Amino acid sequence: MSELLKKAREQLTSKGFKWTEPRSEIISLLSEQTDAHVSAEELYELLQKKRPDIGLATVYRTLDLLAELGFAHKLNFGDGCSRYEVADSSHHHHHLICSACGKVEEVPMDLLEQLEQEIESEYNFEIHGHHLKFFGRCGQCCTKGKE
Amino acid sequence: MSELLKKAREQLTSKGFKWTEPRSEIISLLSEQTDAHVSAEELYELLQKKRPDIGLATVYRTLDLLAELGFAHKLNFGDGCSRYEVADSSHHHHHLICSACGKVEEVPMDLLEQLEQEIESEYNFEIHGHHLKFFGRCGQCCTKGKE
DNA sequence: ATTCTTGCAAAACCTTTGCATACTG
DNA sequence: CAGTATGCAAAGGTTTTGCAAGAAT
Repeated sequence: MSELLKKAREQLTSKGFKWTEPRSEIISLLSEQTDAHVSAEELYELLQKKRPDIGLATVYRTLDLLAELGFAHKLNFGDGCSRYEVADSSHHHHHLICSACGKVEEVPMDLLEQLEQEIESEYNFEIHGHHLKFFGRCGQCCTKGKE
Repeated sequence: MSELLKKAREQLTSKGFKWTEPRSEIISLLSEQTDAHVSAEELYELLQKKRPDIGLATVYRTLDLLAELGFAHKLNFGDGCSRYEVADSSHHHHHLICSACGKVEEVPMDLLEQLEQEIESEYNFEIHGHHLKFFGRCGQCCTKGKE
Protein backbone atom coordinates (compact mmCIF):
# COMPACT_ATOMS: atom_id res chain seq x y z
CA MET A 1 0.00 0.00 0.00
CA SER A 2 1.32 3.40 -0.93
CA GLU A 3 2.36 5.98 1.59
CA LEU A 4 -0.61 8.11 0.64
CA LEU A 5 -3.12 5.35 1.16
CA LYS A 6 -1.64 4.52 4.54
CA LYS A 7 -2.03 8.12 5.62
CA ALA A 8 -5.60 8.20 4.41
CA ARG A 9 -6.35 5.00 6.26
CA GLU A 10 -4.91 6.37 9.47
CA GLN A 11 -6.88 9.57 9.17
CA LEU A 12 -10.12 7.75 8.51
CA THR A 13 -9.86 5.05 11.14
CA SER A 14 -8.63 7.47 13.81
CA LYS A 15 -11.87 9.37 13.37
CA GLY A 16 -14.13 6.35 13.59
CA PHE A 17 -14.64 5.83 9.88
CA LYS A 18 -14.07 2.43 8.36
CA TRP A 19 -11.48 1.49 5.82
CA THR A 20 -13.30 -0.12 2.91
CA GLU A 21 -12.36 -1.25 -0.56
CA PRO A 22 -14.46 1.35 -2.33
CA ARG A 23 -12.80 4.11 -0.32
CA SER A 24 -9.37 2.72 -0.95
CA GLU A 25 -9.99 2.48 -4.70
CA ILE A 26 -11.44 5.97 -4.92
CA ILE A 27 -8.60 7.59 -3.00
CA SER A 28 -6.06 5.67 -5.02
CA LEU A 29 -7.62 6.68 -8.31
CA LEU A 30 -8.04 10.31 -7.25
CA SER A 31 -4.39 10.53 -6.33
CA GLU A 32 -3.42 9.34 -9.81
CA GLN A 33 -5.18 12.31 -11.44
CA THR A 34 -2.25 14.64 -11.03
CA ASP A 35 -2.87 16.61 -14.20
CA ALA A 36 -6.65 16.82 -14.10
CA HIS A 37 -9.29 18.13 -11.79
CA VAL A 38 -11.84 15.36 -11.96
CA SER A 39 -15.54 15.57 -11.25
CA ALA A 40 -17.36 12.85 -9.33
CA GLU A 41 -18.90 11.62 -12.56
CA GLU A 42 -15.52 11.45 -14.32
CA LEU A 43 -13.92 9.60 -11.45
CA TYR A 44 -16.83 7.20 -11.48
CA GLU A 45 -16.38 6.55 -15.21
CA LEU A 46 -12.67 5.86 -14.71
CA LEU A 47 -13.44 3.60 -11.79
CA GLN A 48 -15.91 1.56 -13.86
CA LYS A 49 -13.07 -0.03 -15.82
CA LYS A 50 -11.55 -1.56 -12.74
CA ARG A 51 -14.42 -1.76 -10.29
CA PRO A 52 -17.80 -1.71 -12.01
CA ASP A 53 -19.41 -2.73 -8.74
CA ILE A 54 -18.80 0.62 -7.06
CA GLY A 55 -21.71 3.01 -7.33
CA LEU A 56 -21.80 6.69 -8.18
CA ALA A 57 -23.34 7.60 -4.83
CA THR A 58 -20.35 6.07 -3.07
CA VAL A 59 -18.02 8.20 -5.17
CA TYR A 60 -19.93 11.32 -4.16
CA ARG A 61 -20.01 10.28 -0.52
CA THR A 62 -16.32 9.44 -0.42
CA LEU A 63 -15.23 12.64 -2.14
CA ASP A 64 -17.31 14.69 0.27
CA LEU A 65 -15.81 12.85 3.19
CA LEU A 66 -12.28 13.40 1.91
CA ALA A 67 -12.99 17.10 1.42
CA GLU A 68 -14.36 17.38 4.94
CA LEU A 69 -11.30 15.70 6.39
CA GLY A 70 -9.08 18.05 4.43
CA PHE A 71 -7.64 15.19 2.42
CA ALA A 72 -9.02 16.61 -0.83
CA HIS A 73 -10.03 20.01 -2.13
CA LYS A 74 -13.46 20.53 -3.60
CA LEU A 75 -13.13 23.05 -6.41
CA ASN A 76 -15.59 24.98 -8.51
CA PHE A 77 -14.56 26.27 -11.90
CA GLY A 78 -18.02 27.34 -12.93
CA ASP A 79 -18.64 24.46 -15.32
CA GLY A 80 -21.63 23.06 -13.50
CA CYS A 81 -20.01 20.46 -11.29
CA SER A 82 -17.61 20.20 -8.40
CA ARG A 83 -14.09 19.04 -9.14
CA TYR A 84 -11.60 17.46 -6.81
CA GLU A 85 -7.86 17.28 -6.25
CA VAL A 86 -5.77 15.62 -3.58
CA ALA A 87 -4.68 18.14 -0.95
CA ASP A 88 -0.92 18.25 -0.83
CA SER A 89 0.59 20.56 1.75
CA SER A 90 3.90 20.59 -0.12
CA HIS A 91 2.28 21.78 -3.30
CA HIS A 92 0.33 24.97 -2.64
CA HIS A 93 -0.97 26.50 -5.82
CA HIS A 94 -3.60 28.69 -7.41
CA HIS A 95 -5.66 28.26 -10.55
CA LEU A 96 -5.72 30.17 -13.81
CA ILE A 97 -9.05 29.65 -15.55
CA CYS A 98 -9.36 30.66 -19.18
CA SER A 99 -12.77 32.18 -19.85
CA ALA A 100 -12.40 31.52 -23.55
CA CYS A 101 -11.45 27.84 -23.74
CA GLY A 102 -12.11 26.70 -20.18
CA LYS A 103 -8.61 25.40 -19.62
CA VAL A 104 -7.41 25.35 -16.02
CA GLU A 105 -3.73 25.89 -15.32
CA GLU A 106 -1.96 25.64 -11.99
CA VAL A 107 0.34 28.27 -10.57
CA PRO A 108 2.76 26.88 -8.01
CA MET A 109 2.90 29.84 -5.67
CA ASP A 110 1.68 30.51 -2.24
CA LEU A 111 2.17 34.08 -1.27
CA LEU A 112 -0.82 34.43 0.94
CA GLU A 113 0.51 33.33 4.29
CA GLN A 114 1.31 36.82 5.40
CA LEU A 115 -2.10 38.03 4.26
CA GLU A 116 -3.71 35.18 6.18
CA GLN A 117 -2.00 36.22 9.38
CA GLU A 118 -3.15 39.81 8.96
CA ILE A 119 -6.72 38.68 8.44
CA GLU A 120 -6.67 36.28 11.38
CA SER A 121 -5.62 38.97 13.81
CA GLU A 122 -7.74 41.74 12.36
CA TYR A 123 -10.96 39.84 11.74
CA ASN A 124 -10.99 37.26 14.50
CA PHE A 125 -11.34 34.46 11.99
CA GLU A 126 -9.40 31.21 12.21
CA ILE A 127 -8.25 30.44 8.68
CA HIS A 128 -7.94 26.80 7.64
CA GLY A 129 -7.35 27.32 3.95
CA HIS A 130 -7.95 29.44 0.94
CA HIS A 131 -8.83 29.17 -2.69
CA LEU A 132 -7.58 31.70 -5.19
CA LYS A 133 -8.78 31.66 -8.77
CA PHE A 134 -7.68 33.99 -11.53
CA PHE A 135 -9.94 34.47 -14.52
CA GLY A 136 -8.76 35.66 -17.88
CA ARG A 137 -7.46 34.53 -21.22
CA CYS A 138 -4.72 31.99 -21.69
CA GLY A 139 -1.80 32.47 -24.04
CA GLN A 140 -3.28 30.33 -26.79
CA CYS A 141 -6.60 32.13 -26.74
CA CYS A 142 -4.89 35.54 -26.69
CA THR A 143 -2.98 34.56 -29.82
CA LYS A 144 -6.09 33.27 -31.54
CA GLY A 145 -7.99 36.45 -30.71
CA LYS A 146 -5.43 38.60 -32.48
CA GLU A 147 -5.31 36.61 -35.72
CA MET B 1 -33.28 56.66 -12.32
CA SER B 2 -30.23 56.06 -10.19
CA GLU B 3 -26.70 56.50 -11.43
CA LEU B 4 -26.18 52.77 -11.30
CA LEU B 5 -29.23 51.98 -13.38
CA LYS B 6 -28.20 54.53 -15.97
CA LYS B 7 -24.80 52.92 -16.26
CA ALA B 8 -26.35 49.49 -16.61
CA ARG B 9 -28.71 50.76 -19.28
CA GLU B 10 -25.87 52.28 -21.25
CA GLN B 11 -23.81 49.11 -21.04
CA LEU B 12 -26.72 46.96 -22.17
CA THR B 13 -28.00 49.09 -25.00
CA SER B 14 -24.54 49.81 -26.34
CA LYS B 15 -24.09 46.07 -26.81
CA GLY B 16 -27.37 45.53 -28.59
CA PHE B 17 -29.34 44.29 -25.61
CA LYS B 18 -32.67 45.84 -24.81
CA TRP B 19 -33.60 47.79 -21.73
CA THR B 20 -36.68 46.16 -20.26
CA GLU B 21 -38.63 46.52 -17.05
CA PRO B 22 -37.70 43.07 -15.75
CA ARG B 23 -34.01 43.86 -16.24
CA SER B 24 -34.35 47.24 -14.61
CA GLU B 25 -36.14 45.76 -11.60
CA ILE B 26 -33.65 42.94 -11.19
CA ILE B 27 -30.60 45.20 -11.38
CA SER B 28 -32.18 47.65 -9.01
CA LEU B 29 -33.03 44.96 -6.48
CA LEU B 30 -29.62 43.31 -6.77
CA SER B 31 -27.90 46.60 -6.07
CA GLU B 32 -29.90 46.98 -2.86
CA GLN B 33 -28.51 43.73 -1.45
CA THR B 34 -25.38 45.35 -0.10
CA ASP B 35 -25.06 43.09 2.92
CA ALA B 36 -26.07 39.80 1.36
CA HIS B 37 -24.91 37.58 -1.43
CA VAL B 38 -28.21 36.57 -2.96
CA SER B 39 -28.95 33.51 -5.04
CA ALA B 40 -31.19 33.67 -8.10
CA GLU B 41 -33.95 31.99 -6.13
CA GLU B 42 -33.66 34.46 -3.26
CA LEU B 43 -33.70 37.45 -5.56
CA TYR B 44 -36.75 35.98 -7.26
CA GLU B 45 -38.53 35.62 -3.92
CA LEU B 46 -37.75 39.23 -3.02
CA LEU B 47 -38.91 40.37 -6.42
CA GLN B 48 -42.22 38.57 -6.05
CA LYS B 49 -43.41 41.16 -3.54
CA LYS B 50 -43.11 43.99 -6.00
CA ARG B 51 -43.35 42.29 -9.37
CA PRO B 52 -45.03 38.90 -9.18
CA ASP B 53 -45.24 38.88 -12.96
CA ILE B 54 -41.50 38.41 -13.45
CA GLY B 55 -40.46 34.79 -13.82
CA LEU B 56 -37.60 32.86 -12.28
CA ALA B 57 -36.08 32.09 -15.67
CA THR B 58 -35.76 35.79 -16.37
CA VAL B 59 -33.94 36.28 -13.09
CA TYR B 60 -31.48 33.54 -14.05
CA ARG B 61 -31.06 34.92 -17.55
CA THR B 62 -30.54 38.47 -16.35
CA LEU B 63 -28.04 37.54 -13.67
CA ASP B 64 -26.05 35.50 -16.16
CA LEU B 65 -26.07 38.40 -18.57
CA LEU B 66 -24.90 40.83 -15.88
CA ALA B 67 -22.11 38.48 -14.89
CA GLU B 68 -21.00 38.14 -18.50
CA LEU B 69 -20.92 41.89 -18.94
CA GLY B 70 -18.88 42.20 -15.77
CA PHE B 71 -21.63 44.15 -14.06
CA ALA B 72 -22.06 41.48 -11.41
CA HIS B 73 -19.91 38.76 -9.87
CA LYS B 74 -21.11 35.19 -9.83
CA LEU B 75 -19.87 33.60 -6.62
CA ASN B 76 -19.78 30.08 -5.29
CA PHE B 77 -19.60 29.49 -1.57
CA GLY B 78 -20.18 25.77 -1.80
CA ASP B 79 -23.77 25.85 -0.62
CA GLY B 80 -25.24 24.40 -3.77
CA CYS B 81 -26.15 27.53 -5.69
CA SER B 82 -24.53 30.50 -7.35
CA ARG B 83 -24.69 33.79 -5.54
CA TYR B 84 -24.37 37.27 -6.96
CA GLU B 85 -23.11 40.69 -5.97
CA VAL B 86 -22.87 43.94 -7.90
CA ALA B 87 -19.36 44.48 -9.19
CA ASP B 88 -17.93 47.65 -7.76
CA SER B 89 -14.45 48.59 -8.88
CA SER B 90 -14.04 50.91 -5.90
CA HIS B 91 -14.76 48.14 -3.44
CA HIS B 92 -12.39 45.23 -4.03
CA HIS B 93 -12.72 42.59 -1.38
CA HIS B 94 -12.31 38.95 -0.50
CA HIS B 95 -14.57 36.51 1.33
CA LEU B 96 -14.23 34.73 4.64
CA ILE B 97 -16.43 31.65 4.70
CA CYS B 98 -17.12 29.95 8.01
CA SER B 99 -17.16 26.18 7.59
CA ALA B 100 -19.11 25.79 10.81
CA CYS B 101 -22.04 28.17 10.42
CA GLY B 102 -21.78 29.10 6.74
CA LYS B 103 -21.57 32.81 7.36
CA VAL B 104 -19.77 34.84 4.69
CA GLU B 105 -17.86 37.94 5.70
CA GLU B 106 -16.19 40.45 3.42
CA VAL B 107 -12.61 41.62 3.74
CA PRO B 108 -12.04 44.98 2.13
CA MET B 109 -8.50 44.42 0.87
CA ASP B 110 -6.96 43.99 -2.45
CA LEU B 111 -3.35 43.03 -2.22
CA LEU B 112 -3.17 40.88 -5.28
CA GLU B 113 -2.30 43.37 -7.97
CA GLN B 114 1.41 42.74 -7.69
CA LEU B 115 0.87 38.99 -7.74
CA GLU B 116 -1.32 39.37 -10.81
CA GLN B 117 1.44 41.20 -12.65
CA GLU B 118 3.96 38.50 -11.78
CA ILE B 119 1.63 35.81 -13.07
CA GLU B 120 0.78 37.68 -16.25
CA SER B 121 4.41 38.00 -17.25
CA GLU B 122 5.50 34.57 -16.08
CA TYR B 123 2.60 32.50 -17.34
CA ASN B 124 1.50 34.38 -20.44
CA PHE B 125 -2.03 34.65 -19.12
CA GLU B 126 -4.08 37.82 -19.42
CA ILE B 127 -5.83 38.24 -16.08
CA HIS B 128 -9.27 39.85 -16.00
CA GLY B 129 -10.16 39.17 -12.40
CA HIS B 130 -9.81 36.91 -9.41
CA HIS B 131 -11.75 35.29 -6.62
CA LEU B 132 -10.09 34.73 -3.30
CA LYS B 133 -11.92 32.79 -0.64
CA PHE B 134 -10.66 31.95 2.81
CA PHE B 135 -12.16 29.02 4.65
CA GLY B 136 -12.13 28.61 8.39
CA ARG B 137 -14.02 29.31 11.53
CA CYS B 138 -15.50 32.65 12.46
CA GLY B 139 -15.08 34.27 15.82
CA GLN B 140 -18.51 33.21 17.07
CA CYS B 141 -18.00 29.59 16.12
CA CYS B 142 -14.53 29.55 17.65
CA THR B 143 -16.02 30.75 20.93
CA LYS B 144 -18.82 28.22 20.81
CA GLY B 145 -16.38 25.40 20.11
CA LYS B 146 -14.46 26.16 23.28
CA GLU B 147 -17.44 26.25 25.63
C1' DA C 1 -22.95 -7.75 17.89
C1' DT C 2 -22.83 -3.16 16.76
C1' DT C 3 -21.92 0.37 13.91
C1' DC C 4 -20.75 2.05 9.69
C1' DT C 5 -20.99 1.67 4.57
C1' DT C 6 -22.82 0.44 0.17
C1' DG C 7 -25.75 0.02 -4.15
C1' DC C 8 -29.71 0.98 -6.18
C1' DA C 9 -33.33 3.79 -7.52
C1' DA C 10 -35.95 7.57 -6.51
C1' DA C 11 -36.10 12.18 -5.21
C1' DA C 12 -34.43 16.76 -4.63
C1' DC C 13 -32.29 20.50 -6.25
C1' DC C 14 -30.61 24.20 -9.14
C1' DT C 15 -30.42 25.72 -13.74
C1' DT C 16 -31.41 25.74 -18.68
C1' DT C 17 -34.34 25.42 -22.70
C1' DG C 18 -38.41 25.40 -26.21
C1' DC C 19 -41.86 27.92 -27.72
C1' DA C 20 -45.63 31.07 -28.30
C1' DT C 21 -46.46 35.74 -26.92
C1' DA C 22 -45.12 40.45 -25.84
C1' DC C 23 -42.09 44.08 -25.94
C1' DT C 24 -38.17 47.37 -27.47
C1' DG C 25 -35.90 50.32 -30.62
C1' DC D 1 -41.25 45.64 -38.31
C1' DA D 2 -37.29 43.05 -37.10
C1' DG D 3 -35.02 41.39 -33.54
C1' DT D 4 -35.01 40.55 -28.52
C1' DA D 5 -36.87 39.29 -24.29
C1' DT D 6 -40.31 37.06 -21.44
C1' DG D 7 -43.28 33.62 -18.92
C1' DC D 8 -44.47 29.22 -18.38
C1' DA D 9 -43.74 24.57 -18.04
C1' DA D 10 -40.97 20.91 -19.17
C1' DA D 11 -36.50 19.00 -19.43
C1' DG D 12 -31.70 18.75 -18.09
C1' DG D 13 -27.90 17.75 -15.17
C1' DT D 14 -25.75 17.16 -10.77
C1' DT D 15 -26.04 15.75 -6.13
C1' DT D 16 -28.48 13.77 -2.16
C1' DT D 17 -31.30 10.46 0.27
C1' DG D 18 -34.05 6.21 2.00
C1' DC D 19 -33.58 1.76 2.78
C1' DA D 20 -32.38 -3.02 2.89
C1' DA D 21 -28.30 -5.76 2.40
C1' DG D 22 -23.39 -6.15 3.22
C1' DA D 23 -18.91 -5.32 5.40
C1' DA D 24 -15.69 -3.75 9.11
C1' DT D 25 -14.15 -3.59 13.87
